[in-house]
Amino acid sequence: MSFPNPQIKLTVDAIVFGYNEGKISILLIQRKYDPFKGQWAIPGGFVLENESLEEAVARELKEETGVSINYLEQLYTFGNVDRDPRGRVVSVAYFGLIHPEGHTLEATTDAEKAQWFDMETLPELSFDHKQIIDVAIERLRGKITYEPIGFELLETKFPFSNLEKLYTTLLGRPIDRRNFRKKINSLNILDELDEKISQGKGRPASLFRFNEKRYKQLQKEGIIFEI
Amino acid sequence: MSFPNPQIKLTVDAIVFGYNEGKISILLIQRKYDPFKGQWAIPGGFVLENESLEEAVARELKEETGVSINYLEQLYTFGNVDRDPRGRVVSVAYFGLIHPEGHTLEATTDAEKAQWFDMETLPELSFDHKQIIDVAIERLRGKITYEPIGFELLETKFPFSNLEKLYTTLLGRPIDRRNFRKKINSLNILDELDEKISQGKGRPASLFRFNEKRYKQLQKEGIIFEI
DNA sequence: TATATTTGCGTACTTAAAACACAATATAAA
DNA sequence: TTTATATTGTGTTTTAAGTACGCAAATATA
Repeated sequence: MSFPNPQIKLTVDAIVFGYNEGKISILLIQRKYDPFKGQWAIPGGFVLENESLEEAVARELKEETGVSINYLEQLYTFGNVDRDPRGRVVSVAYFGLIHPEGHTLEATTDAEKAQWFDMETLPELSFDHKQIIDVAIERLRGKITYEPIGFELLETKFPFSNLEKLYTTLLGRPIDRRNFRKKINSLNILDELDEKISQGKGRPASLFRFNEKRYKQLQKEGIIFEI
Repeated sequence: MSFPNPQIKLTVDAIVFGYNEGKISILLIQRKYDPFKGQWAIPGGFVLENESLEEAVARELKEETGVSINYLEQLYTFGNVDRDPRGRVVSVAYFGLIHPEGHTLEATTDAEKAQWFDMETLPELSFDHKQIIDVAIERLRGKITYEPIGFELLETKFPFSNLEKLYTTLLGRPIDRRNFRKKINSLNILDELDEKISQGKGRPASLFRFNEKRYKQLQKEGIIFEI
């Protein structure tokens, strides 16, 4: 069989989640050009011939939002025939996590502007991006219980209560503070720092830091993270 | 930005697992044309412009091996720049399960022949297909414990011991027969039939059938399958 | 100085997992 | 036809993990 040349285009898209004070947000861009000009969309774009998918998604994210990201994993590939009015476009979606603070948003190229949106109140979205986001949310909710990805959404130093709040938010249900703490402590993946922080009133809280080396060591020993 | 036309081609590949008497096997084809002419490879091929990814993978699998498949899910998309000597080819890999008996292999089009290979003794493979298979194996091993996909690998009626053997094989460790049976029974997802089967010597075994409706009902109730 | 608020730790209770023993039913060999 | 062997099928006890819950310590505010 010969080497065919169907008119199928390949894009990458990045669903980036952020977390701040009990709210999960998603990074969106406003499209500068047609189709869907002026509408909100997931950042992303066409893959260049000489770059890998991971390089493409990092580049597009940087171009359209100014954000560089630490945690990025492949989510799913969306290939319905009619998902793009311009023709056949298949998109490899990625799923990223950052802490919104410390990242300034700067839109260039295809994006008019970039902005964080509360996960609960998203605007109308271009293409099949709403569906893609639904898949991403499902993945985030599922993964948080068996991989320590929550720390990617927190600042490097955080009080225990912030971690707890993140989990109650993502799981959508209250968790017992004392049992949660016991479980995390039993895994030994947090380093308690000598610093303390006082948020509002009440007793000041110790700051903790996720110990990634320790976690990877546990993984090797076959010990699994589970909440 | 204009609608670009990079020379990126899109393929789909299908890693199909089978199971028979304590052995996991993988369905491979022998390539009829260059590159890698005569070498073994995962069945798959180029996506046509007017078909979805799922349609493409089912079509290619049928063409190259004669097999129609019941269980097929997206695995991962492989997009390294140099994974295909012909140029830039991105492949969306799918992951399928069937019971090898009752499927006659018939190679046509791009495949010289189709054949089952024991998972432990695979031949040298084309492209990055070895890596893709490694990802698929990892997925199969992981998923077997939290989704009842094992039944896709067994015949519709099976004795309990076959299910147990499948799990010991996939998990790579012995499991307690009595506790395993207790766990499966507690989920109520198996129907015991009035038939019995006698395999070799020993007491004849009752045949069971997976009750998918019952499982989906449990899912709705939030009860999770876990081994 | 008293009150409200948040952090931090400990113990009792409940449920699920792991370990283990023996009876029942068939085939094959003595 | 009796005995040995293999496989199926069902218990109970022990151990560990998960859940529920109470109370003291440290701070801000009234």
